[in-house]
This record gives sequence, C-alpha cells and structure tokens, in this order.
Amino acid sequence: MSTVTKALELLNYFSSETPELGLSEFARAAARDKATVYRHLSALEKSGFIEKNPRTSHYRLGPAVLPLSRLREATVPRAVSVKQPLAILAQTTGETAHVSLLQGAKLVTLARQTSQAHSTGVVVNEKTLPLHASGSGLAVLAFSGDTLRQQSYAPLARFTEHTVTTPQDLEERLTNTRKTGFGIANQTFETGVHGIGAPVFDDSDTVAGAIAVAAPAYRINARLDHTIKSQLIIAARSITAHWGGRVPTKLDDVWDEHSKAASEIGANE
Amino acid sequence: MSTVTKALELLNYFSSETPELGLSEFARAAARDKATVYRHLSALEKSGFIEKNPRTSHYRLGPAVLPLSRLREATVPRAVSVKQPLAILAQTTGETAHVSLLQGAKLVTLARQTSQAHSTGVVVNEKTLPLHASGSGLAVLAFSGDTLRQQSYAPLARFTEHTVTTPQDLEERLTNTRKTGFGIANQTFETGVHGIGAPVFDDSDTVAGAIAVAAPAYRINARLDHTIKSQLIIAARSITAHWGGRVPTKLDDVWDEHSKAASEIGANE
DNA sequence: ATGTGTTGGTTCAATAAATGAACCAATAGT
DNA sequence: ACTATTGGTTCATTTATTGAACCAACACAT
Repeated sequence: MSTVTKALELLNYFSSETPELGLSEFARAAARDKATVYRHLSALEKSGFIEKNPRTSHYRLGPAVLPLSRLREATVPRAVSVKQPLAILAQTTGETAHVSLLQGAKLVTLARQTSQAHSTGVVVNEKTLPLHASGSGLAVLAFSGDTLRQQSYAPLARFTEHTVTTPQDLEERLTNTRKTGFGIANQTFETGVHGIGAPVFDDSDTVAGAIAVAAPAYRINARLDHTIKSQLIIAARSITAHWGGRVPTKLDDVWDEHSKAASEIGANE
Repeated sequence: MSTVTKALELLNYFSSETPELGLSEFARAAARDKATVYRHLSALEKSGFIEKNPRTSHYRLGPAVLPLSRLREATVPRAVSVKQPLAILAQTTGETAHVSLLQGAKLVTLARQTSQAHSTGVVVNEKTLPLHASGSGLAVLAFSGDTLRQQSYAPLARFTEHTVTTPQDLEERLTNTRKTGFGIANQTFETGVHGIGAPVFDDSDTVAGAIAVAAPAYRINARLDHTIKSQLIIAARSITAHWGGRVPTKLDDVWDEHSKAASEIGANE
C-alpha cells in the first residue's frame, strides 16, 4: 500500500458521530504508529484536507474538500440529476428514499428525501451502508464484479437477528436480487426497517450506486411493495440515463416483467 | 515535501476550464516524472479522489470528495451561515457579492450571489482569486501573518494595466487596507471591475477568508462606495461571528469609525 | 508503407523518504 | 506526588519512492 493511500485512508475515520479525532485516537483506530500517523496528518493538514480545531487541538476535516466537491459536481453532475427522481420517489411511495454511491467497498449516501406522508418514517443517517445487509448494498453487490463481492465476504457483520452472516446465505440473496431486480433488506440492518434497493449505473457501465426506499416494516404490504418497486424502476432508469450509464439487458428485462405484472395487481383491487 | 503532499497537489491542476487531464498533461503541468505522476494518480484513484473517464481514459475528480464535503459542512458549517448575509449584501448594494476561503496561499470561492438590480453585472467565475490583485485578496493579506504575505510576494502577476506588481506598491495598498478596513481593487484584476473586500475570521482567530462586492467601475460613486462598505461591515461581522471568530480590535475600531461617518454623508443628501 | 511524435503504462537499480521505538514536555485524574 | 494520558519529536534502520529508459498502441504526415 502506498504512503498516499495510507494517508488518505485516515480521512475515512471521520464520521458524523466522530467529526474530530486526536492524534492518539487516530493511531489507535488505524492501528499504525503514532509518528507515522502524525506525519500523514501533517501532510493532509498542509494540503487543507484536515485542520486542527484551535480549541481542542484535535483534527477535523479541512476546507479543501469544499471546492473539490463543487468542481466534481460541475465536472460529473450526480447530485443534481438525482434530485427530481428522488423527490418523486419519496412522494409517490410516501416513504424515505435515498441514493448512495459505491466507493471502493463502501456505500456512501449522496442524497436523501424524507416524505411527509406519515408521522413516523425512517431516518437515514450519514453512516456508510453495509453491502450485505442493506437493500442498496444487495442491489450493488448483485450487479458488481467478482472482486468487490469477494471483498465484502470477509466479515459479514451482524446488525440484527435477521442479518445474513454466511457467504452461502448472501449468495442466495444475491441470486434472488438478480432474479427480481431488487435488493431486499427486511430488517437485516435495522430492526423494524424494511429496505428495497435498485442498482444505478454510470458511464463506466458498471454499477455506480443504488437508489432505495426504506419503510417501517409494519407498513409493508403487497400494494406498497409493488408501488415502491415500480417507482424504483422509474427512478433507477432515470438516474442511470442521466449518469451516462446503461441498465444491463438482463436487468432491463426483469424490470419490464415487473411493469407488466402491474395491470394484474391493479385488476385485483 | 512529502509524497502525500505531492500527490494531493495534483488535484490542484483540475479546474472548471480543464476538468480532465491526461497522464502526460499532468506530468508536464506538475513538472514531474511521468512514472511518479502515474503512481500518485493511481493512489488517488484507489482512494476515489480521482477516476478515469471511461471514454477518454483521462483523469477527472472522483466521487470521494462529495461525502467528505458534506461531512466538513456538517462539522464546520461555513456555506450555510454565509447564505443570508451574502443575499442581503447583494440585495442592498445591487451588485454581485461573493465569499471566498483562504486555503494555503489560495483564495477559493465558497459562495456567490448576483443581484438582479442591473441588467449588466459582474460575473465571478470559479477561478482562484489573486491575493495581490483582488479586493478579497488584499483584505486577507492585510490581516494575515507574515508567512503568507512573503509567499505572495514572489510572483506578482500582471492582469491589467492597474495591477500592482512591485512589493513596495503592494505593501502600500496593504497599509491602506489596514487603515480603511477594506481591500480595494479598482480594475487591478479585470478591466472595468471594481472590487471591495473585507476580511472574515474564524475560530482560529486568524483570517479565514473574505467577503467582497464586485461592481462595474463606471457605477462606482461616493454613494455606492459608502453603501457597499457599510453593508460589507455588517456581512463580515455576521459571518465572522457565525464562524466562531473575532474581528481584531483595531479593525473593529476602524469599521466603527466608518459607521459613524454615515450620518454625515446622509445629512448631505 | 514508413517515419515521427504522441499517448498511457511499466521496469529496475539507485536513492531518498517513510518508519517506529524511544523519548520528550504538558496536562489531567487519583 | 504518582500515574496515565495527551500531542509532538528524534534518529538509525528499512522500505518505498524515484526517474531514465523502455514498451506497445495510436495518430498524423510523408
């Protein structure tokens, strides 16, 4: 691993829960020598990626990330093209919707939209989503390359009693995800939360992230499930198009099947 | 210079004009060996800070900067507390206003607000502002430490026929800036554009950036000049407070003097 | 077709930079 | 006053970085 990579990895230890870290905390978290971490932090500080809180002398993210983020969005618009489909999705389903990006082996939230339809909803916080235990994660894993899938096998962390923790179970879920076109996380990440995710592709023609709807498990029924999936298809296709990607033919067909089934369900009401 | 710093420096070669660069272009721009640049770029790519455009195989900014930027703003809110004062400033002056952040020896735009008051206005693009030739730059330099001031002396680039290019001239302007509390850039950066800037401070109790108003030079008169300065004082104080900083006592007094002079001018109308 | 100048990417011996154990000085809690 | 932290520094050892030279592929012009 290069020095640069090691230094940049330190940035991953910041989160909304721990927006600031001391030198020793960093060294412990990264399991590296204090002197090494110090030099890396100093280098990052020099470049403005982190700065020291003048009161606590702890390290926090620096101002350099702001212009980079603006430039990234100007170069490769992602957030802007997500806004509308996400709003529609949240409105039509009446539930919380969010889009996340695949970064290395992590799934980070890009945007989210809560619905005002119900007094109780699902709150999505800023944590990274687990690949094996979230609807978005399953959607991404199912349509990603082998390398990522193998990486994510290593430690299948348990979050609830429904979390899949064996590679066999996970592989089964992924097969199902490929068959249905949706990643289903029924209380596998948080108890009481049912997540449904669909993959999104970009101009690299590999999976770039996912769009998902999270609803309280008790509210899920055949009707809502169908509404969510139908709307997810629309949103995922729209975002994929805006991101310059193409939905794989197989998945496209699966989603088409789902749309056709719509009329039958409608007839039963 | 550490490897990490060298690698991160490469990110500075991206701009809204050149959002993508090839390997050779990078090596030339950074004046470094191609192999070295390649390894640095690869490291940055691995961390998601850059990615390759799948069509051109050129490098562009990666998705990793987005969540970092969100987290930074959540940790240290800057953009959000700037919005309101900036809007008021643009509205009351009828001109374009913008806030920039000091990053190392660079001044990058954080936010901007154009006014609809006039059909012709000043368009502020995303370039970094020159420290010696912009109102914001002078405001920052005048209240920053010696180290930054010495760095900026080195190459005083000429932009227009009014640009100050000698250290003596610059020092004179800075003295004036300290005396009046405003950095004045009358067509020193762009011909026809008159800029007035005021420094903004943060919790490090050093200058963190500047807020400025740019107006067409022909529109500047005693009345508009006074309006802009009065409103700049309000905005700069507000932002400084929100950023957890303190306006240096001396500057505070200078600005107070300006406010007192308001009644006299008002009486003359 | 053959030459010339690009491009992105790779190799490997020489070298410069990263590393980490030990060591500060300064707080904080007991 | 003792102990355990903290952030930061030092320096001999080791390890990763460096860059000249070298590909193969492509483009343009002769």
